[in-house]
Amino acid sequence: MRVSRLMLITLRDVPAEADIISHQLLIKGGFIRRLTGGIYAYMPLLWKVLKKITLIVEKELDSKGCLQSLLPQLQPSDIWEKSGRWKSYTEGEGIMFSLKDRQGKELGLGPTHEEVITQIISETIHSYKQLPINIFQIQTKFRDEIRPRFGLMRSREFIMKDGYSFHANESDLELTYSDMKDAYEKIFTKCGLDFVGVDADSGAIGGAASQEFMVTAASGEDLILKSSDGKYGANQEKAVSIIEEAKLLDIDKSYTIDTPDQKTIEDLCNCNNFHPSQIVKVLIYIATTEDNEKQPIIISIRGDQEVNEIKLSNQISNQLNKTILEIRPVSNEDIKEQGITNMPLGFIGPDISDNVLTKTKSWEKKFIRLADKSIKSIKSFIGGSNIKDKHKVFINFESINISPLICDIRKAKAGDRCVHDINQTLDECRGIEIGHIFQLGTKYSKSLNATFTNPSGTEEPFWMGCYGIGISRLAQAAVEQNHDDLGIIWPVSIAPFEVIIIIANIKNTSQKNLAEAIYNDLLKNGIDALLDDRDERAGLKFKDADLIGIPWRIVAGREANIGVVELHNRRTKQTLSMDQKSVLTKLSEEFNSKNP
RNA sequence: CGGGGCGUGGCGCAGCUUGGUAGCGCGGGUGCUUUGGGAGCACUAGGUCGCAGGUUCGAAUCCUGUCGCCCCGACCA
Repeated sequence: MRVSRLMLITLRDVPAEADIISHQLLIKGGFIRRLTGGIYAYMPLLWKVLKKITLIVEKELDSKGCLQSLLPQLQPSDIWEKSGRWKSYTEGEGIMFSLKDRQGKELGLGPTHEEVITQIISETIHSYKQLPINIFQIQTKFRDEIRPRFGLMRSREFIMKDGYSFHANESDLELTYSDMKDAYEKIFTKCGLDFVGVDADSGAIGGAASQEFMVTAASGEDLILKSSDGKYGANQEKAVSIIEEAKLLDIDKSYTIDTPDQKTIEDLCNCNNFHPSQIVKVLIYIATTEDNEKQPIIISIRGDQEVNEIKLSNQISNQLNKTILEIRPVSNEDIKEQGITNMPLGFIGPDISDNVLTKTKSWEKKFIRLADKSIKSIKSFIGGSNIKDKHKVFINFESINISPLICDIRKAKAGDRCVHDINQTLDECRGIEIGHIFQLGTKYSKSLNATFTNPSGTEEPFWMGCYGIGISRLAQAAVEQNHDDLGIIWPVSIAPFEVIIIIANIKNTSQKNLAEAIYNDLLKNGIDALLDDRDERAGLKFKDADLIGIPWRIVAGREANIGVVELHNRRTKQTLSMDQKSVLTKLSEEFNSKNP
């Protein structure tokens, strides 16, 4: 390709909308153009990157025996209603774009394809003899994100590889799951990324084991906790840890303390000389379920700890056996709206009675009562008294006449000790999620009634796994991890071009002829070369080449008349002078050793 | 959904307080000069000031509404 025909539009000033470096560089280098919020055009340069990533993915998956297909993006609501996801995906924080056709039939624009593939497999596969099947597609997905941002990182239309596997039993699913983990590690390594695999929450998709692949980057949206020995890593949404011992109180009689205006743990400690671990923090949440019930929840947790709302939501969902559309702390406005008179936020005790709910307008009349494991080890503690401006000393949890369900709803954090080795502590770093693998089990096959006949002749639901890679996000994550002051430094394997040849002065015929000759040499040898044949000053061409991040640069310049060019490495910044033949030899060696 | 900010030529911005001829830099075009790190000079094209209403002799500027975009939050009492 010649730059004169490449539609290369680089910008000197970056539009104000971009605020992370990778987003800025992609716009500045002319890789993407925004059409509207969270919706981008992939320009020719980026499309080449995406195709290279795609090829790496396809090659690895093919070697694992995966099948490729292309599934419909427009999907009927009925299969989503069967799986129980239509409401939660279209209402509340719903992420699915939905529409009606002219007959009034409801359709959704696919954010993911479990329903479609399960439906199709159930219609086509009937016997254990046809299993396992592992099928994937690479195509555009649509998600109506609450807040699209960071360019391709969180956009409303994006390219994703999603794969689904079907098995006759759980152990076969586990085999494929670890096969996919292996494939993913190879894929991300080949793409030249620094990444880490971590335990993850399965979220709305549901299921048993799940692992995320994170590209480490300061701008990442996810917080990762990992042990220094590398044996444990998890998304904070999922992470578990061991907390410091509480500073035990030793009081054997209960009494009330005046705590005027001391609504926070911090206030309480400062004014009364308590340690946060001696306080039991009581939080009231309201959960909205799929059938629009408003369920109040009361949570007790040690005062120095925080609630993990993901764990909380999962716990409630399991307990009610319903999908949770929303879960949030109760506000003073809620209390007014519901007509509650005796719920003084900031002074609530774990023993607050269900009676406070009797007059609520739209809430359930009984709390779900939960307590985090962290309260187990404490004896006497400070807590709210359910009276404004007063707290109370409780002798122990058992003395209160309620028994909350004890579970893990605590947020693990950096500095906590590790579960697998008490001598290790958790460190935190940020990451960009670029891949996620799940063992779904039989959740979807059961709800969609997708079954096969097993060896003993009975029908049974398929065991399923699902496996995603954010292709367009991966491209931007690579930029976030590979750049310098001058621009992008693409890893060779996914660079839009492998080599750029710059003719310093297009009017100089010996420069032009030598560059053209080398260009043809490279193309003939299968090297993806770009020739900058524009009638521009050399300086501008250097700036552009650096900005768009081509790994190798050849310059036909001052010494072209004696057949010598410069070979420059974008990453190491090393420059060598050599003749036409040596350039070809050197680059052929480089690319052969990288792509055996 | 809540809070904040911004919409002025392709991009980055000024002008708005105090209403009166729409400006600057980059980018585009032409010419000359220049030619190894985003060149110089000259000329030139390009704008319903997001949109709709209102106030006024007169609105980019003031008022109302609306649309779009960006940022923060939606987290602990």
